[in-house]
Amino acid sequence: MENKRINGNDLIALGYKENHAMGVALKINRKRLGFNREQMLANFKRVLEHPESYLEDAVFKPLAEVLLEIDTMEEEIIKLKEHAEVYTVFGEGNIEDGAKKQMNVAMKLPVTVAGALMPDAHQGYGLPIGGVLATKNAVIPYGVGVDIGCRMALSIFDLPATYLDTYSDKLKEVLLKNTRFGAGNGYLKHERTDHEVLDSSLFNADDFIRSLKDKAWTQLGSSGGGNHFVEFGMIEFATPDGALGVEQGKYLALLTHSGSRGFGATIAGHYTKLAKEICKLPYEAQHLAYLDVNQAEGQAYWLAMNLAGDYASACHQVIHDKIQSALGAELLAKVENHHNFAWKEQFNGEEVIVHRKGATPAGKDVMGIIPGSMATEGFLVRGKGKEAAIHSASHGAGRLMSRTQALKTLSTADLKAILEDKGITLLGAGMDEAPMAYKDIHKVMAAQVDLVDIVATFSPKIVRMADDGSRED
DNA sequence: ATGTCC
Repeated sequence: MENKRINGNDLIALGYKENHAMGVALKINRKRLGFNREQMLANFKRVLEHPESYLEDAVFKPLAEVLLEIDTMEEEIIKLKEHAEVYTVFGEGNIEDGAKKQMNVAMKLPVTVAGALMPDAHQGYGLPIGGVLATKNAVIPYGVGVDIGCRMALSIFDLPATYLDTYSDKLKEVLLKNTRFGAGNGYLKHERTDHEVLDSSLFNADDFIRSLKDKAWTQLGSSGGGNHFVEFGMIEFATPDGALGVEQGKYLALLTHSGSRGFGATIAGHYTKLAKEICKLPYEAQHLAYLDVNQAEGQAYWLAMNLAGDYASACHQVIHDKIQSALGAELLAKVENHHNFAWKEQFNGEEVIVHRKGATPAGKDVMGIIPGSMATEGFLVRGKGKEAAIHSASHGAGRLMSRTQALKTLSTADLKAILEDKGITLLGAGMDEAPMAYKDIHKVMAAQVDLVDIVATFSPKIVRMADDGSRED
């Protein structure tokens, strides 16, 4: 009892605040170094009161430094608004509290103009996944997310859906031959594909971006891990779509979901770190650090983000081109949309920066793709331009279970039965992507009838994903 | 999401 381990509450009782210093103190405490509980607490109290006398101390130096740094920074910390701005939640009943709490913090940022939560929202890092945030002259790297420019691309071929049954073996082979998945994976020098995005002058913007070009080339045309996929399926137009020029019917289609690979992830990491150094926010909002788009750092991120977006698009183009020529098929229509990005848009008569982190652009008449899961339908949609949703919709069904929870509780036999029942061939994927780990896409669509109209329904038939989680070794 | 903390 007497020697019970010191925890955060003990430190708070001494006058510590819930910030970085507490973490440093607890880390020192883990070593103990011959002090008993009482002596350690007394030491922590003295360091807090007189950090300047501990700057040369062998044990407490790191804590003293952090405390002094926090003291001098206190006045630089940007104040949040006292009350969160009001925002609309779509599909309220099926959204976890963690996502709403994160959105509430985002709505208190001094740069926030408006926000909305999509019906597939769940907790993320900084801004929740499924969160839409409009700001004034500020871009939040974690409001875009790690996978900058992550998107959907759909090719509708001039081939009947019956092709899926008649030529299933050929399609399977085409998928295996023309895709490569997983973190760190890409193509060898002699396998690389060229694409005009590699000639973009933005790759010469600065040394940081330049240093990423070779790896970007290596990974061009590859797909990521986790929920990324390349799949063949049937797309059904119950009515003809004049705008797309597709007649009523069932067609063979290719649907892909992937992002900007290691290239975008490195950019996201670099600028999140920079934003946190420049923009000091209170503890609960620190991951929402933002950059001024009218200053050098914000402009550099903006250019890098846009290049990552172009690169992600190029990755999909490479995959679709390879597969289309392997099939020798004609293209009837193509639709593409990104769902992790920031845009300059007009909102309520002013220009704002709209962050969509796992949200599909759904401006009036804007086409988008909302996938379900490997075994459930996805939808080709047309936006209705709903103001309260900041011209957005969900980017999928949304997770019902965390990855760890899914891996722990779901059975492979159940997954196998579902796939068999629906006649779906699955190549790769871990149990964390099983359809049972996702919300019911039909409920999610029902929660956004005011945001999008359904144009066509896509049913996956041959699905390729990264093996076991994000690895493919 | 990414070879996961320079």
